[in-house]
Amino acid sequence: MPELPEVETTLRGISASILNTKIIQVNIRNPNLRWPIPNQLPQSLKQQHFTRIRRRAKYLLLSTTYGTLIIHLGMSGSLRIVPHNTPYDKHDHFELCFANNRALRLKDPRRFGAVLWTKDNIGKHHLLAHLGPEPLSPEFNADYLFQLSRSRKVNIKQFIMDSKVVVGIGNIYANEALFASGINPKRAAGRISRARYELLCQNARKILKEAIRQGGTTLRDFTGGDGKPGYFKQELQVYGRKNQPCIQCGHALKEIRLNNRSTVYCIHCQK
DNA sequence: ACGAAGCCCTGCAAGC
DNA sequence: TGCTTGCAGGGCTTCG
Repeated sequence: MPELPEVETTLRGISASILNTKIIQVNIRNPNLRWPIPNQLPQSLKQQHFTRIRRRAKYLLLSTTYGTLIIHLGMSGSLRIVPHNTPYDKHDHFELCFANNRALRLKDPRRFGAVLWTKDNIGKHHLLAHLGPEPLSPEFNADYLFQLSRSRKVNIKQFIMDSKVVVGIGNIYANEALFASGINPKRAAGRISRARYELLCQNARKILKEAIRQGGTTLRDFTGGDGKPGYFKQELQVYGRKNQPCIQCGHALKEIRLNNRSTVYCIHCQK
């Protein structure tokens, strides 16, 4: 389940193999992702090459001279670099073959992911136009969160998982950042002090950076573009640790459902 | 404007 | 053993 560190790890894993290398074949094996893969994609990409590959939120943006390929991994998606003619897995839905005998493959069992194409300025694309700041950018800071949250009644966990507030903080890292900051996930966003937002910003940044450094969190079968697993899972303090002792105080961690998302926290340490 | 709920989908695990 | 059920959850979309 890719969150920002997993997407960043994927970006780093695939870039060197495909940047500035000619695309010689585009294979759409199953176009039925979240939105259909555009059927004119092969003619848009064939004989072209990616001049720039970057990430915005959890979207991977692969640009040619003429437009940008937008890839989202959804819940279960992964990208891998494989040699040409590697046998397909059941859920390999999309493939770009390059002149260097490498192929970029999208595997996505649940098909929540997306592969789209745009010729427009990427910042104006409807999926990206209204996104909040990147959590690792200076725009994501205590003043920003404090101002934005005034009079908001929504709970803090949902608030920081809202991509209009800040991008890239999914369920796992929301749980972790709130634990590290001693904030109860149920607390209304509008009733948190500036000082506590400062703590939350610092912790969110620290946790995301560390997860990126370790290659993301491997749950089930996530692997980076090089096929190596992430190692962050062993660092998780609350997520997936229901009923286990709190690392701070030893109290059994509690699991609740908040906005239909699994939420694990310590009632003793998080107020 | 805000907040809550619905929906897309398959694999896996728990329960009967 | 084999079935059913529930959960995983990103994020757009719809409804109140």
